[in-house]
Amino acid sequence: MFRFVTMSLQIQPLIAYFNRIHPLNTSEIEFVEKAFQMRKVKRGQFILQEGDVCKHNTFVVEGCFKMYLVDDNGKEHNLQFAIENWWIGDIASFHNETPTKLNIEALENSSILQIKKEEQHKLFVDFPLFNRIFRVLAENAMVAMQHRILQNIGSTAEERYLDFLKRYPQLFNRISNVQIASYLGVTPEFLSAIRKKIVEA
Amino acid sequence: MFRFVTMSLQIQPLIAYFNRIHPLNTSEIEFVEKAFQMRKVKRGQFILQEGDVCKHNTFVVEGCFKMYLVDDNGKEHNLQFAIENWWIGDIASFHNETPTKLNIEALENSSILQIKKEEQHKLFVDFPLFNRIFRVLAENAMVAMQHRILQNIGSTAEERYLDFLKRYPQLFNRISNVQIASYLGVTPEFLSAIRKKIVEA
DNA sequence: GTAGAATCTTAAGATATCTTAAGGCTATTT
DNA sequence: AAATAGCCTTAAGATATCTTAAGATTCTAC
Repeated sequence: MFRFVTMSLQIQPLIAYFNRIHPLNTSEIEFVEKAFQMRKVKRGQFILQEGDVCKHNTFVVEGCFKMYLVDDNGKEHNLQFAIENWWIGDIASFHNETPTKLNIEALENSSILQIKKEEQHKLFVDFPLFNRIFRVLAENAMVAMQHRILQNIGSTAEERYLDFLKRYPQLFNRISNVQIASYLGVTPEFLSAIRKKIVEA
Repeated sequence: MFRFVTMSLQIQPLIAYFNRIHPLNTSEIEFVEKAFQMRKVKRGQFILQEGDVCKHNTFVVEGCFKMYLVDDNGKEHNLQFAIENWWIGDIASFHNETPTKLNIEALENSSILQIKKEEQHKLFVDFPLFNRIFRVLAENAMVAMQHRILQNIGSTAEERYLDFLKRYPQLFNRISNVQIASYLGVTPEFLSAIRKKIVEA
């Protein structure tokens, strides 16, 4: 009983998250509790580094991460942030078991739940509902990415920044402007100029 | 028998496509044949226009489409192209039954296979395998979009153009430079300058 | 609580990209 | 075969964004 309670507490945010998409039955909950591992990560630590194969799909229980590419000039480009109730991982590396070009670093001390490829595969085979849940997640992610692509090809940096503030109010007072600039695809200096212009307007 | 053969011919590219991801059994094939409608579309015609609700998920059997947004200044921004064996549709509008902001227009005379939301829902409920197949498709699309986002935030227009040529050799001699420029997020004039520079180098 | 590191800002000059306008070149269409 | 429309290119001037460098501020580690 004690054991059940402690596991339940750690895994609870993830169960709640799944339930919001589609209610789980007892055996599904049980498997999720077994398949996901809780892990604590300190600010500055990496859970994925360029050259690694991405072994886990990661759900953020608490904290904040950035996933980024380092280009040939050594510059970082943020592909994604993740805070509470977001997923993070290099999908391509995870599925094809190929070395990743991405890095995932904790921006705060964080707690995560991770599942390995084999366990996730079991999840899909033994509990078909999760195919549906993860399809929905993938589709939601696609919609968000389509929006970002349209912003990138059709909007100025200022418009992109304002859109970011509107879409992610939980993020902009939690993440440094250097990181936001990298996400938007501008230099920190130029973002600073944009912010000045907005304040003065 | 005659009826079987004609349906089979029309639907065959889609069955082959699904089989490449995961082999279908007889009842799955039968349902796909019933659920998808073949349709011919002439160059210049729209299968989705801003303000519509996206009623179909569309598989391209033959031909070429662009999906684009018209911004406040009346300028078009190409979010996606689709040729043979690609899917196209506004996922958000399709799922939430909300009016789309996107347009999908045939760039060539085309043949498509379309499925309605209710039928696709049946597909997922009655034939769980399709949850898996569409999850894989969604994940592949996500990887492609992630690549494009990284290109957009971290590369020059010239690098993006060269990458486009490498990634989509089937497209660049089939689609006008005006359309490619819109996809890359540059003006046709600037793409022309880029092309000149590449040729001269 | 101080030193070092990271962040944010400012500004000047450089580069990338856009706007506008014009002209020549294909393709359809009539 | 002419006509229209769409496509591609060129070029000049305008604007957006980057680079570099420096100084001021805030955070973090010892």
